[in-house]
Amino acid sequence: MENKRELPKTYDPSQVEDKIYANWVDKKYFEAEPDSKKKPYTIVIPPPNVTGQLHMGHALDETLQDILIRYKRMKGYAALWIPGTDHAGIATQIKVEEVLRGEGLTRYDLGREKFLERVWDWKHQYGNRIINQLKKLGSSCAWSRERFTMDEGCSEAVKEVFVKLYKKDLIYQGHRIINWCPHCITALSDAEVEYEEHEGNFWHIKYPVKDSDRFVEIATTRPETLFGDTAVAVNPNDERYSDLVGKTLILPLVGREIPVIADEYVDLEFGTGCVKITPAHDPNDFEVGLRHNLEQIKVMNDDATMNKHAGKYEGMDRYECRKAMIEDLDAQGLLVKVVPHSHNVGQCYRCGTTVEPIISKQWFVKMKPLAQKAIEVVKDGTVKFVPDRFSKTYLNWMENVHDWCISRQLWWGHRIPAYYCDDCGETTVSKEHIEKCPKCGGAVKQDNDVLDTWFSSALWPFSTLGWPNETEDYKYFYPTATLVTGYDIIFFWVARMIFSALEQTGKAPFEHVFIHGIVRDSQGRKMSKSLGNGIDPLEVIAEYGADALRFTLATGNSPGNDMRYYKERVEASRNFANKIWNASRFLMMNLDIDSIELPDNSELRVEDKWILSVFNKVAKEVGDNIDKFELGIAVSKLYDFIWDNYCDWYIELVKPRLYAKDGTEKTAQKVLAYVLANSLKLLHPFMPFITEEIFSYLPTGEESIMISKWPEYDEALCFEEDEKCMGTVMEAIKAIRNLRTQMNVVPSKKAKVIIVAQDTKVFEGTEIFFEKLASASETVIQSNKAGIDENAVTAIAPGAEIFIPLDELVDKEKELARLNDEKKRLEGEIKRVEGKLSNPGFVAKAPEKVVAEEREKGEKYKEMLSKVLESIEKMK
RNA sequence: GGGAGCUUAGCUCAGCUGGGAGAGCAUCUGCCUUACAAGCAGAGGGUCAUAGGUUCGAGCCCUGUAGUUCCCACCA
Repeated sequence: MENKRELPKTYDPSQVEDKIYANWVDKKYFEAEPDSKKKPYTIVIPPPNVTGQLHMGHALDETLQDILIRYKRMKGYAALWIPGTDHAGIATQIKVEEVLRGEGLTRYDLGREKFLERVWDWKHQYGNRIINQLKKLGSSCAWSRERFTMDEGCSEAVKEVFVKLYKKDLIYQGHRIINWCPHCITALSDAEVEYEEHEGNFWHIKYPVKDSDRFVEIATTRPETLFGDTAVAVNPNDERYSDLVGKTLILPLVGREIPVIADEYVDLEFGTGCVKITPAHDPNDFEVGLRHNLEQIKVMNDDATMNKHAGKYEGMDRYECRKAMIEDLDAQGLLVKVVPHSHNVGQCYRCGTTVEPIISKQWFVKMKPLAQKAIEVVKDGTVKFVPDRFSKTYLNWMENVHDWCISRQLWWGHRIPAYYCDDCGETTVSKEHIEKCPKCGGAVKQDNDVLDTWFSSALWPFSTLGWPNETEDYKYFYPTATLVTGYDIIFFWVARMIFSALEQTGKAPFEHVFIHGIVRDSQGRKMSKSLGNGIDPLEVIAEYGADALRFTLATGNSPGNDMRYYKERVEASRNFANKIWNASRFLMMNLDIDSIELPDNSELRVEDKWILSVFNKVAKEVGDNIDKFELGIAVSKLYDFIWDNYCDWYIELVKPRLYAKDGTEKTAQKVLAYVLANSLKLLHPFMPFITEEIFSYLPTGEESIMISKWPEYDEALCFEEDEKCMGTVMEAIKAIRNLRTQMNVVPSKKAKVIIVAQDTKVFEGTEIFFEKLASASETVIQSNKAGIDENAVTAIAPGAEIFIPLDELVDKEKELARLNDEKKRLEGEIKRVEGKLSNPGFVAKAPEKVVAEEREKGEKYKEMLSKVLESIEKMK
């Protein structure tokens, strides 16, 4: 046969994946263009860090996106998945600085310009690494549209947005308490601080009252900020201290005089009732300071060493200083006590260094006006979180959001487009680079700082489509359809995209936010470098194939929930791939048709109609599940269908026809091929490589499964009657197998089977199934028990009673025990059903269909029970 | 201090709008049946955390409790 190509004995993913992927790229299947005849479906990738390496989190994220985009593409959408990378300000800068350190250099040695050259070099060297890794997964991104958050277009969008927000007074510069990372030497936003419970202390310190022998006792967790104290506050209603308000205290160690003030902020119940006020180092104190017009004294340098305000402690690290000053206070008798106290300490999310709340001049985005609309679109369902509970997380954050600190004291990033005039002091914010002050014509200097990386990420859904220009792409593909990401970046990214998009484009950036969890290790721990428990997806792909990894990540996982990764799971997935491969190999060995078309209904036998009917339902359900983002459910239905129904039953059922060549073999081949080809299509979004590879062997006449049409539900393939009949036959076969196993009869021992059924038509023509699948030497179908050997053992199946003369082989006691078990089981079932049916409420209120089903079951069980009882009687 | 999730077989987890408890792995038994031993055919194993409630009917809905995980929050 010409078209009979034999599949290799085993499937080796590593041999075919790259080849297939290259072909897809070559044929431009991933690309999409505006097309008025199609509906758009757009996903933007959460851009991985440009210098990052693929980890399991990416693998999960990309897999889910690829499933959706491939599905929609097959459904006929103009499906566009925009790829790209993020410049990742701090992360990347840290990395390059580490390299420099190896050369004994710092970024200051190089200077800004030279340093940035080095970072760009680094980007060019490693930027493609993660992209190539994404390709290994099979990601069908439109690579011709790959973007970078610092490319020209994105930078353009960033400047546009900055200027617009500044002009609307939604971006401002201010002296405020911000989170400062002394290691990264930059300000951070609130979102970039991670709080962790630390065992610390309350140091109780005495502040002497001037011209008196009295003391005021305060407690602090950060004694080194003492040098910045400009007051001690008490509650105005605190009688203990009312006489002290307005008095002066002597700040220990430095001798500076500070006032005692009264402020509602102080909690009467907490601690000593006296609070040291350090406006430059604590957000609450900052507010108190403003109310009382207190001086703001910053006591630390940018690297968290103490400055001149710390007196003799100047130059010490903050913790060194803490230790030294506590010793000194103790020596002076001013340390009252040290009380262990566990409290939350903020840490930099990039380097883990404890952040210092510190006063600083930074740029901020005014959030309240922006948040308003962002809250509305989620409340009114314009943007839907999947699963829905995350909308609560989102709303809670958005409703309590603080202004966003967007300036970073880094070099790698979008430089803030603000210019300061040396002469007149004017600040000019401008999209175009300027040299001269528009007000006085004096020389200007651009702001040294760059923007938070997330500022540019926030524009990603539209900056990647050409915005601020009204391009065809933007008009057609925007807003995007679905955003797929982990719950860990809802605040960092999702929230900011939503308010940015609403403000800039007037539209929500996407319709659905499909949230997934974290991939943990086999013990449920987060994968991390420090634990060394990370699993490299590339190694998994090399060993088991990308399909197996994807299948693993898509299965047994529900939206928003974490999952564990362990080897046995991928092995199971690999086994599934292998199963499909072998089934296909079997098919190809028995196929001599040159196109895949279903035969006329009149040619179809009951088993053919059965598999087609079941397949048809599965096709519908899988599509419905994907539409509802229930990918795990969808894929497990496919698994069950392919493995159970198709491989274990249908293939076995038609083998006799294929081998006998009795004239019906072509029909079987056509059905086999039709169901396989279409099952592969359903499976393709989940396992793109193996489905494509097998598809290429099938005589489909199509060039690629990737661009084939998604199988839709087809009314013509509903064969309810046949499905039922086949079900009865299968039950009978299972009953026989079960009985034989329990009787310890080896498969090689064939025995005659007599099927007694009221409706013999159901079993007509199915004799061969019993011979092949139930070790029958001969199958007799009759409507009564005439001529059955008295000693035959009996299997009871719904709709049939089966007799097998296994006389000499059977252990009577065992058989009796088996029948008694069966009796007990049936009695239990009958009791349950009767309980329901005798309940007047059930009969009256339950849907008719449910009641009818129960009645039917009851009768079926009763009939089976009576047969079991008969058999028991006979054995006695 | 708020908020959310989880608790189902030995292990890891599914269970979609409430209608006879599922999968994978592990265990036990029997099979090298010409697609597949990475397989086939069987089996065992669960008071669905707990106490109430709603309902004809609850793993699923409501309330309380316990354990556990996570997120948010400027109490020094």
